[in-house]
Parts: sequence; C-alpha cells; structure tokens
Amino acid sequence: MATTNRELAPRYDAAAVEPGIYQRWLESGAFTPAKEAPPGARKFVVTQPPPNITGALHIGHALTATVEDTLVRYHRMLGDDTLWLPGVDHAGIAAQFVLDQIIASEGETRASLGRERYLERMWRFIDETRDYIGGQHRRLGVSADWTRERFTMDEGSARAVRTAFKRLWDAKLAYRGEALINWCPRCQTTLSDLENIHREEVGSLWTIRYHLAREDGTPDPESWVRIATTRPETLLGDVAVAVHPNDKRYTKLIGREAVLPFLGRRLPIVADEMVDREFGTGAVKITPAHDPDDYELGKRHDLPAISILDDEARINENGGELAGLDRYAARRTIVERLREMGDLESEEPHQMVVGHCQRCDTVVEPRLSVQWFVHVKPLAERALASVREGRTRIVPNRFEKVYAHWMENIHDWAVGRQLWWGHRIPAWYCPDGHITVSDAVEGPDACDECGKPASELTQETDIFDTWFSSALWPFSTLGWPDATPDLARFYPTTVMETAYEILFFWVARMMMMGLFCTDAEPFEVVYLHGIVRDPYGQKMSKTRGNVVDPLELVGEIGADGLRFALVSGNAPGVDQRLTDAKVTGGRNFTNKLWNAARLVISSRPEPIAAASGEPSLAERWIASRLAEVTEHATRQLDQLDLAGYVATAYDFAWSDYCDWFLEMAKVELRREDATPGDRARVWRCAADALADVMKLLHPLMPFITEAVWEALRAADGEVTGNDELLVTARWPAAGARDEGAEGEFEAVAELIRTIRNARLASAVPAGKRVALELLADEPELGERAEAARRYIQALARVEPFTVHAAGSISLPATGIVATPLGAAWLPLDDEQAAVGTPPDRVEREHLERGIARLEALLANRDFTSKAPAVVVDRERQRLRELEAELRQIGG
RNA sequence: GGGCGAUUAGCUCAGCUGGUUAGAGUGCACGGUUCACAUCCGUGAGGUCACUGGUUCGAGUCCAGUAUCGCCCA
Repeated sequence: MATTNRELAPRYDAAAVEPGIYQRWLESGAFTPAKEAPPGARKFVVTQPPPNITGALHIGHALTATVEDTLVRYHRMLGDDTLWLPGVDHAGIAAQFVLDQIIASEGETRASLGRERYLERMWRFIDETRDYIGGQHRRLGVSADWTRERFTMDEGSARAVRTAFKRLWDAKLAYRGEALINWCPRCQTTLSDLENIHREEVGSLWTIRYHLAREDGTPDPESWVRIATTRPETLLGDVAVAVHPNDKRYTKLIGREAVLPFLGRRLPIVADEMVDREFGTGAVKITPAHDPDDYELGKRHDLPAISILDDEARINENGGELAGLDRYAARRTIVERLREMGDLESEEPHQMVVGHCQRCDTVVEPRLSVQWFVHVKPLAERALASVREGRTRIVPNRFEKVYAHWMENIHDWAVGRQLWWGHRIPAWYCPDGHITVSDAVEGPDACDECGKPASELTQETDIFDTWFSSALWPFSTLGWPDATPDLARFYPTTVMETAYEILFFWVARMMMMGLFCTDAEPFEVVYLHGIVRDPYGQKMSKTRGNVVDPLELVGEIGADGLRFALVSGNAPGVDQRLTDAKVTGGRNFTNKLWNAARLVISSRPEPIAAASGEPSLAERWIASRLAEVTEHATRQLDQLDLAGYVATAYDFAWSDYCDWFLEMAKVELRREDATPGDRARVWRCAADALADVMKLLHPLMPFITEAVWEALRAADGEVTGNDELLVTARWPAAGARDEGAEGEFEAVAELIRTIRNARLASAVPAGKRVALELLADEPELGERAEAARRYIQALARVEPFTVHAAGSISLPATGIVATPLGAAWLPLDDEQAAVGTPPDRVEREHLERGIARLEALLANRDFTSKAPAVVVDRERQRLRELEAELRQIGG
C-alpha cells in the first residue's frame, strides 16, 4: 500500500477510533485461543469474575477488567496459551429484587404470577439485559474469548451445581437440619452469615420485672427478677430466665420459676456460664427461637424453642392477642403495656450491634428453621493448607492471614435460599421422610432408601445461594464435570483477579469447592485489588450519589485514558481515589502518544533511502534505554506489579522518548549535512522505537497503541513487519545495553539542563540564541562536547558554542556553572548581566556540603570496611565528581 | 474484644529483598507564538518520610512501643 493519507488529526479522538479497532480485533479472532496449544507454550488462564446480569458495570468492574485485560494481553503477546473466559452471574437475590420492582410496575407480584410464570418472565428479562454487560466490557477493551462466554444459569453450570452437591451429599458434607439462621423478612429468604452485615446502632435497653411464680404458678406481685433486654417483643417466645452460676445476687433464685408477662408461661430460672454478669441486671430472658446465644443455651438446658414471628417478621399465633403485629409495633405495644402494669423499670439508650441484609438493608431476624447446610470445615482445612503451603499465592500476601483467620473460624454454610431465581436444590423427599439427592437432569428414579418411585417424590423448592454456583466457576466454565479438552488444557487457571471485598464470599469458596470437586487448586495466584473511591475517599454508592459511570468516562476520554487512570500509582489491595487529575492525566497521556506518532509519521523522508552511516548518540542512547525499560517492564508485569510497569512505560514514553529522543532526532533529521542514508537511519530508529513503545503500552492502552500501529503500518510497512495487528504482535525482547551511550547522553543532558537553568537565572529571553563558552576539563570531554554540539546548540538554544581546551582561557569572575563536561558560562553583555543573578554562590555551597558529607562518610573505617565494595566505590566516584565541579566554578 | 492496614511535597500517591543528596502526577511560581502536542514545552520552589526508642557502618525501608485514621472479624 502506498503512502495514503498520512496526516493524523492533531488531537487523539478516542470515541472515533476505538469501536472500529475493537471490531478488527474481533474479526481477527485474536481473543480466541488457537485450536491447540502452541507446542511448548506456557498457559495463562483467567476466569472473569462474572458481573450481575441485571446490572451495569461500575468503576470497580472497570478496574477488574483493566487489570485482567492488561495481564491477558501481555501474556498473549508473550505467546502463552492464553484464555480469558468471560461470563455473567444470575445473582439470585439481586435479580429477584430488580424483577420484583419491574413486575410491580406492571401490577403483578411474585405470588400473582406463580413460580413458573415468574421464571419465564425472568428469562425474558435476562434475554433483554444479557448482552449489556458484554457490550460494556467491549467498550473497555476487554480481550476475552467471547466464544466461550458463560452464564451461571446455563446448562453446563446447572450440571456442575448438581454434581457438586451430589458429591457433597455422598461425602456427608451436605445436610438438612434445624438451626437458627439469618432471615431477611423483606427478601423472604435465608441469608448466610456473610450476607448478614453487622452494624453498630443505638437502641434501647429495657429493664423488665418478671414476677416469680407462687406455688400455684401465678405471679407473686411482691417478688420479681429484673431482666434486661434489647428486644422486648421477643419475650413472647421466652422459655427461661438465665443467670450466671456464680452470681451471688441470684443464687437463691436458681431452680425457681418466673412467670412470663401476658402469656403466663412458667419460666425456669437456670444457671449458665454464658450469662454476662455485667450486662444489664445480670439476669436475661432466654428466647431460643430468636437469638443465637439463647439457642445454644436452650440446647444445653433442654429447653423448647418457641417461634413467635412469621415470614414477614409479624407476631404469629404463638403471640396470643398480639398476633399479626409487626415486630416493631409489637415492641412498642409490649413496652407500653409493661409500663402500664408497672413492670417496666427503665429504658436506657444502648449501643448495640444489629445485623442487616446485605442486599436490602432490612434488619435481619434470627429464625429457627430447617435448612440445607454444607459442612465446610474439612473443605476449609484443605483450602487453608493450599495457601499455607504456597500452592496458591495471594497478592498482596497480607490477605493470606485474613484468609487463614476466616478459614480457621468457619461455620457451616447455609446454602438454601427461599427464592425462585437460581439453581433448585436437587433433593427429593419421599412420603416417608427420606431424602434423595440426584445429579441427573430428570431427578432420581426412586427413593434411595425405600425405593418409592419418582412419581411419589417431591423436589425441594429451595434454591442454592448464588455463591454456590460461583464457587464452581473456574471449572464449571471449562466443562466440568465432563473431562473436556478445555478442562484438560486450561485448568487449573493461572490468576484469579478480584476485589478483596469478596475474598470470603467468593475466593475462599472457590478454593474449597475447587479442591473438593477437582482435587486441584483452581488458580495459582489470587490478585486482589482495592476499592475505587470518590475524590474524598468515600465509597461510591447510589445513595451517596457519588458514583462515577465508567462508560461515561470512556465516552469523555477514551478507554485507554480510564485504564491508565485506574492502574497508575495504585498498589494491589489498596483503595484508591479517582480524581479529576488522574482522569485528565490519562487523557493527556493518550494525546501525547498520538502526537509523538504524528511527528514520527509526518517526518518520514520522502522518498526514503536505504539506511546507512553510524548511529548518532540519540540513536545509541534510545536503543539502550529501550533495552533497559523493556527488561524492567517485563519483570514488573511478571511480578504483577502493574503500577510499576505503567510508571516505567510512561516515564520512558514521555520523558525519554518524547522530551529527549524526539527532540534530538529532529536535530538529526533536519541537519543540513545529513545524507539521505543518515536521515533514513535516524527515522527508522525513531519509528522502530515508537513501535516498541506501542508494544510495551499495548497491554494497558490497547486502543491508542493499535491506532498508532495502524498509522505506522500505513506509513511504512517495514516498521510493523508482518504484524498486521498489534494485538497479536510479539512482546519485544530486551536488546543490549550501551552504557557508553548512556553515560555520554547523561553528561550532555545535564549540561543542557544546566545551561537552560543559567539562561533563566540570567534572564535571557527564552527564544533568544546566546553564546555559550565551555572550558573542557579534559581533552576527551572537549571531544564529547564537540560531538554533541548540534544537540547542545538546539536544545539549549545557544549560538555560537565555543569549546576551549583546558588552560587555554581564563575564567570570568562570575556566572560560571559546573557541568559534567567542564565549566560553562554565558558571556552576557553588561545590560543582561545586570538583570540576571549569577548562580555560583548557591551552587558552591551546595557542592561544599555534599563534599563534606562524602568525606566524612569515606573517612569512617566502619563504612569502608563493612559496606559492600560497590557502594564504597560509588561514593568515592561521587566525591570525585563533586570536587571536579567545585573546581570548575573556581572553588 | 481480636486482627490487618495506613500515616512520605499544598493535594493524590509510588518507593521491591536496608545502600547516591527520597520520586511521580497534580497544584504553585517564573519563562515560553521553536514548523508533534498549550490535553504542550522549559526552569524552579516545596519533604526533620506521624512520634519515641532499638538493631546496623548505614533505616522511609527491619524490630519494639505510642498516637491518629481506616478496614475486617467477633
């Protein structure tokens, strides 16, 4: 292709460029792994944390997508057998929550529709929203293999769920039993402990008189025991009063009975070590059906548990005349009546911890219920060992302690949910009370125990906690329980990247279920990222109204800019604030890259000759820097140090390549004595280095780099070689360092910086060319100065530039500055000199302080004898340099 | 109550296994119509690395304690 339109727009227009690029990637099939693993290739596999199918991506998802995409693109470029498997989650409670609101607006309710029609409606709804998340991910640049996209409610996942549960059941790790569970009266379902969010609140502590029972069981108006409670409404379910066995105040009451107000129930007064003597009056009411501690105590004392609340937390038939009242109305009524009866002694404000539903924030009600549980202790022990013994690594590793603590104190997992949207528990009941668990789609043929035919069995109506299917995600998505080629090829996966917030909810459970189901750790590394907060450090939330829509930002500054903003300067596991400055910084950087490309492409010699001649200092230096930076960035990516990688690539691109190299390359390209071969050589160097910068930045900023690649390819096919698309190009190999070139460059750059500074200090107008004199310290330095003359003249804007040999000229009285090549000064006329401030004195004092420090350090025998030789040599060298500089300015 | 983390420039944050005079972005000051970019270029000011003690030739970095803030678990 000839040189088509090589004029690039002066500003990078992300919105105009990105969609087309994504389409090209898709058409190229770059995101789908080859049919077979390349021979000898290492694998790199990530399963995407599946977002809620009914939702939209928030900024945290954008971070997840960015980090994973960066790693995946890097490994794809390395040539690894790379798979990134995307998917969405059915989000049981959350989805029901959303659909309930929708059908409510249509005048329907779950009850009015019935289970079957409700689920049909859900599937229709899902079909509408299904592609939304994927579309958003595409706009962020996510390079996942969409041909393998999965949904936690698809048939493969369903089979995995049934199989896993059957195996748990067969291993006696799943059971159905009565327990006090967390109940959300609004969501109408059981919650696991993790979904029960504890929060400190100010409530009340009421002190109530429970009259002691007389012989005939009636209350004695003259004697009572004072009970402290935060939940007076539950007294309807009281079955005892408990005191501490060593509490002298109550010793004589143990064994006697009190009478429950309103209901007249006789309550034994029992002694139990659990009772906190310091709390309230030291005597507590015991309500086993509504309090976890009471439940345990009740079991120890063989007490009944009387449930007094219904599904919606209203008083049930056990509450006598209060039946039908909401729990809070009942509380008010009971308190009021007790007061009237003279049995309410006091009411005081009380700081306490209250559980709330994670989903809807309703106060959770402890409730006695028969539920499905998974006995996770044995699973947890294995999952803990995997991390302890290093088979799975958590980054940052301090979360290994958090993980361990949770695993060590784990409770059985209540996996049943009284919802409709989710995987139905594959358990069948027979009329005789037997339970049969089956992993077959059509269920069991007969009762496992008594052989009653399937027609007489009824299936459990509860569904699984959504996290149960999520726990199987790394392998259910690859075909487990079948031994599929994908499972063999891609499992176990490599990196599980997610928010530290769901370490327990998800990561821990994947570890447990992965080990149980597949006998392997589901991933090698867990990479945890922190929370993206607003500029004031507040967590983003709809109620606070401070949410930032990532797709809106993509529209404003492009996906690359957002990706850059999210990853730069952020360590794993650490929360970050998303500020305007960061976002703008991301946009500016993409624009900078774009303009570097504009310059390179527009300065291609036309026609271009065959490159010839010796490389200039600019070329030798940038090649060496590129070698170092490639090596560095590669190591940082290998170590999952994304912020470090970004910083390395950013500094190189902006400072080294744009600020220094391109400026020097301009000098080379525009010098009059350059041959066509020289110009071609310099341009090729600039273009090749730019191509490498694009490669280095591609994992993080895929769109702009691909766009530049395309423009480079149009301008000169030799630069991009056979790689039509950058996405499938190979990651650059680090070349050889050229320390000589680096040293020469540093000296010249330092001289230029010093002269620029001196110009400003002497008030030389910025655009004006002034004379510069340099007294070379040694002949060799003079030669270097001569060799770099054209850079110095252009970048320091000096003309003429005169280099004097040592001893050939005497220094002026003032205005000398020290440079690595020798003493330099700007011979100013009197008028200029009068305006400016000679910088020498400050400089001299600065040098003298440094010299004194180093002399003292080097005089210390402990230092010279104990510190490594390299360190001592470095200090000696530094001292020599400072002394030379001081001599230059006449010290 | 137990555990974890943070405290570094005005602000937001990097700083790996201890080793030049601690860095970046942003903000600030000064100067810039140099033919890629003002979403830019150049120069600069700005830090007793929370505090106290210890280990070490050498501590932002390791150890102990204190203070403040935040998070997790109970």
